Amino acid sequence: MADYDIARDFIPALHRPSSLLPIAKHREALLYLTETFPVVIVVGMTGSGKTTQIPQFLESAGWCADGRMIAVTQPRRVAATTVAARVAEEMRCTLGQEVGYSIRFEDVTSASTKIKFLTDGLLLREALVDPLLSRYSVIMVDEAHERSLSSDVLLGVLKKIQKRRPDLRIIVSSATLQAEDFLGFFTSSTGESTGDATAELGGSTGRIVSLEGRMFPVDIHYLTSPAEDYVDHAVRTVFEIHSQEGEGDILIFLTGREEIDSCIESITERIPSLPTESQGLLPLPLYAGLSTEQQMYVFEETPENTRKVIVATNIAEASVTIPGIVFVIDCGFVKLRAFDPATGIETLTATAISKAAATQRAGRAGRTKPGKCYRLFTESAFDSLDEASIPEIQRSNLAPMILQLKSLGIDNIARFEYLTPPPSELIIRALEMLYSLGALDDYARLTKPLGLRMAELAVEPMMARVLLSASDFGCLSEILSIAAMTTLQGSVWFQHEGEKKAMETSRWKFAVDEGDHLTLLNVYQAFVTKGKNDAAWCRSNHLNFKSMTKAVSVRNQLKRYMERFGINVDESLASREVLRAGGPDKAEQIRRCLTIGYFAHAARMQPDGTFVTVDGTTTLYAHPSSLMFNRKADWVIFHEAMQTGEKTFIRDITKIEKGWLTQYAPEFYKIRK
DNA sequence: GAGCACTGC
Repeated sequence: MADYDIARDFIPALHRPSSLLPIAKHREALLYLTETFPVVIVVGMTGSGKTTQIPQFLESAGWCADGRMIAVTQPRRVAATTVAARVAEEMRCTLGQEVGYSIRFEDVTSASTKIKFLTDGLLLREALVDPLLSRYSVIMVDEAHERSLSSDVLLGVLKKIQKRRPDLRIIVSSATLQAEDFLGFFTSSTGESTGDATAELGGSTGRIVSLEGRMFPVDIHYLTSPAEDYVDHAVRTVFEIHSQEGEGDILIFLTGREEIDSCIESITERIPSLPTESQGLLPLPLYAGLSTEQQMYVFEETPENTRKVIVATNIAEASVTIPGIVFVIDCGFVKLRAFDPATGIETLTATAISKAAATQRAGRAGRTKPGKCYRLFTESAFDSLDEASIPEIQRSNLAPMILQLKSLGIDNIARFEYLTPPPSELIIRALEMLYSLGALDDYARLTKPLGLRMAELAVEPMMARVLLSASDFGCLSEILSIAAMTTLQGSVWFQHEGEKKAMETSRWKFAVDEGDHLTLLNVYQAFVTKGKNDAAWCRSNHLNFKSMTKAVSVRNQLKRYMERFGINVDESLASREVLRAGGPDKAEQIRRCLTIGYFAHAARMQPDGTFVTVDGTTTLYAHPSSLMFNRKADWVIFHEAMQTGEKTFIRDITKIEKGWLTQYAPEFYKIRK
């Protein structure tokens, strides 16, 4: 076991211990700045109390006196609900009264609500009905440094709103030192988002406030030479920590499920070699693909005399906080999603993390007492990392964003003020896609009512088009269910420990020849007729009860949208009968209807079972979770394509006829006619 | 025979 020595392989680096000054000291300054300047940038580490305290300061200073509210946006739903509960407790009021929250499917606010926590995506949607967000006196955008697509767009929209609402106060809160970029964004008037903030620091638009965090110091250790196999290295480091360091749990950052499983396996294999008098080791996986039940294990009390080793993806970097972590082992990589505008295919690739992310990960070790972070890379590798990762807006499919901006009346997408502008290829690709879906006209204006309705629907543009065409095909009820099911993204099926075979068998029971979409419909209909509110039924059929319940909520919401558009939803047949009651013609109508939105996602199966795109340039593989993984087909459409490693996988695949492509998308396919 | 980072409306 002494084959590995931390002192030899890692060099400690100096770490500045953080001060313990509470945010209360800054109360007067914060209120003065908010009163005086339209924009205040708050820089504060986790633990500074900014999210819970600032809204209370503002409320007590009278910012809600005129009946307006203070909005605090969060990138994640859990954060919005938990922070709201915490603030309600501190203010000794019932959640939903003076303090409330609003997330999709859950609005816990009332007429007396003064402080409202909500997701940034939801606040953007509020702008659709209230373009100046006039219900709010102050809007605080929390965690803006994460640079999510919706918080970036929100900041751009807020800057625009502020020109017409000088009374509106904007607080941007960020955990890292990107404060000057944010201030520069709000102070520049040219539309150039890279404006020089320092020139404006004494100006009248905004100010930066720095808050101290309540963090314990974390010793950083680097490798002396690069790791050949970081999973193996992580395992060895665990046992070194275990034999040489004091109490405290270990958190390991790896990139994905496969690495996590193999890491846990290696740790488990080595446990018997521990000295008998040694403390025990309990390795636990943590990634989003696990059921909530399985995720909860990491929060449970560790058995007496045992050290927890949590092996996690990036989910533990910001989304999930586990108490008791004293040691962090960081592989230095993360899997990042990106969108290739040339092919329209998404990629998922392991990428080196940024310095900001490395700091955030290390900080996970210093929440309860001084900790240590072992970086599985050298200090010079750290120095060469980017300061921050590429914002989502520069690597995503922008069709949904552009549709949203257009519906907010922002017609000139190129002149919109972005925090960082997206590459023009991404914009062009998105505009082309929206045009061929009929959401935009020849002048790139939003079509009415089609484009406007597509923007309002809370699904991606291709599915929105399908939904809005479904009543013409007489299958709206079925398409509503299919649309809801595709939002679950593979979490439909639930695999119990060692029951892989049994799950496959369950899946076959619901299989429909025409493909995955109809299979999903079959599952949904079985759930609402046989399994509703019946977790045991789901369990015996290897279905994820929580996911299925979500599908029901999504479907209800989509149905309400359709009804608001004046589109009648006939549920007489579909809701109570299984698919075949509608007959084979119904199935064909559904497949035709799917083609009207997904014509750009068409492919043809080749004799070897792989697929090729219509332009013949890309080979696609059916994802193993698809029915088409081992069935014959000719032409198909698919919900999404994702490249991981060497292969590009397609999932949610349905058989179609070639002729439907030219029939429903003549413009898109005119060249190949 | 073989596989999916994380959010959000």
